Amino acid sequence: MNKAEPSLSEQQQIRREKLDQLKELDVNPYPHSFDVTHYSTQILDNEDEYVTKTPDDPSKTKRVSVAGRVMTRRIMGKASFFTIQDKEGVVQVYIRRDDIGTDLYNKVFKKLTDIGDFVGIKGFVFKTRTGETTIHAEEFQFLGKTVRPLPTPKEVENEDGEVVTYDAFSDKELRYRQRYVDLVVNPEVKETFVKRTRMVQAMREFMNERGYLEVETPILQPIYGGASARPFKTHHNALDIDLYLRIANELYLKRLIVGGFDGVYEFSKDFRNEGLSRFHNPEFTQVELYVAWKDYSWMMDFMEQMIEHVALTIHGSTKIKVGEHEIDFKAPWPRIPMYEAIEKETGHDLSDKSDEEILKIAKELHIDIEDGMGKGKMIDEIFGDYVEPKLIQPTFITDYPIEMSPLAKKHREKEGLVERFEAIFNGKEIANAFSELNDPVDQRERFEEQARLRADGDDEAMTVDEDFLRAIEYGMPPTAGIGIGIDRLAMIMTNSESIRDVLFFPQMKPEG
RNA sequence: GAAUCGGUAGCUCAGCUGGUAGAGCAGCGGCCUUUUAAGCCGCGGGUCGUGGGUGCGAGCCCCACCCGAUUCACCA
Repeated sequence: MNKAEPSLSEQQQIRREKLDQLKELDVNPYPHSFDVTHYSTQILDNEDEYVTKTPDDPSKTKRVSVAGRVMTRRIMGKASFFTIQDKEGVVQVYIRRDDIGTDLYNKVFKKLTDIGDFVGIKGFVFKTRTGETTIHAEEFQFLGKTVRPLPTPKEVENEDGEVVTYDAFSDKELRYRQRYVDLVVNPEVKETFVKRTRMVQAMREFMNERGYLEVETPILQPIYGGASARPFKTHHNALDIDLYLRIANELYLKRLIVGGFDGVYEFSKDFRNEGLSRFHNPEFTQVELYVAWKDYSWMMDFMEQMIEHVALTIHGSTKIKVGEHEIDFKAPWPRIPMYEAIEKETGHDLSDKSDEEILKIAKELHIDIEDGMGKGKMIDEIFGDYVEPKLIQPTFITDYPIEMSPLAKKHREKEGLVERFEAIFNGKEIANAFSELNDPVDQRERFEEQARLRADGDDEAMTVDEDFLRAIEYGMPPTAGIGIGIDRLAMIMTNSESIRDVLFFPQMKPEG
């Protein structure tokens, strides 16, 4: 035994001994393959098709071959019941010494097969006295020994038909760190992640149908930009340069619009060097989409249609239960200019106020004011505290102060504002979009303003990206762009309270 | 970063005003050929998060630290 290995529990030692005993019996503990013909739910959902109609002569009925993990065992001497869990669910198996042979039954099944081990069985389907659809095993094959015991939760249906779980594997830290175990023993976890994938697929299909091109852009970037955030820094040895992990892919996708694509999108992992919370993981997924010739009003139409489509695809309904609320994604959604939304909740019309007046109002509203907070930041704070949490149903908030939006085009009518919207669901920002700024002179000025903020100590402000400026100097058509937070959308679509519940492997501190 | 709560057997948890660590499941040995939280008889299993301290004596009290959960603050 490897001395570096941590000391083994009694149960781990016993399982290793069983592994040796299997080899001594010439049973391969790790065979190479097994022919699966059916999945558990396929049999259970179509029991009329599979349950034998000739119980007195099983030779005349269908055979099924199923593989998976042993999850429970009930041994009654010369016959036993156990359950197999496969990718779709759990099915019960009935196995008898006289069907599979004394040695295989007594030595291999009874003595050396543990909960968690992989087995394959072939047999026919019947109903037990208590009415459970069960596979009567005629062949049993060992498919993989596990040397570490799984947690052993029990699910029971009580008299009211509710499923009660005993001894659940519930320690959140262990569930996140050992997601593989969480997935095995907590079936709803699998469902959440399947839904997440179907959600992404539905979005991808929706965009593909409209002719937009899925692309890939650099994650390692010499100049990061496209959002206000602190980056992760890394180093390329051969070039001997520092690189940053992208915080957004906006500036690269817009370069592709310059290059002549009409619509491009990317599902992208972005990285922000910030704290963790139930809404924040240092790496997270966005989809960003840029469409030429369009503006932010068009993008609102697009988004509400796409998300309605996603809800229908996943849930078959536009209405989704999220926590205490039922959220209805049926398009169209209300579109409320930011100043109107603030005025409605606070009574203050900020639209024609000076910086000093807004500062005074912010103080009245008990907003935490920090040094160097500009007008835009204060308005954002007021909005975040007084308006955003109240927007449970899907809502577009439109027309943001120019100070907070260095990449958005100036509003066609309203002075001091840009054509930007955020989509708010369940009191949280899910998407951010604008009519993209394509005036290179204006863009340079906005970058320079960012650079000033940066020089004044705002380490989330953007840096001047000369190559991006050069690109739009060559000319970018009118363009609408959007970024949608996939993790947060997945939280809503799966009724999850924490971003960690929709990430297979959320960021954790190192163990130990 | 702050506050609150928590860390005891493989899993879920008890453990009183400090008195030498318990249950169920899981495991091991036996019985049991339609069970289903299967049942019955018997048995083993712990550096009580880590390190200090105060007690004759610490899972429990004190201090420091580690890890986590939740809430709050900043970012999507």
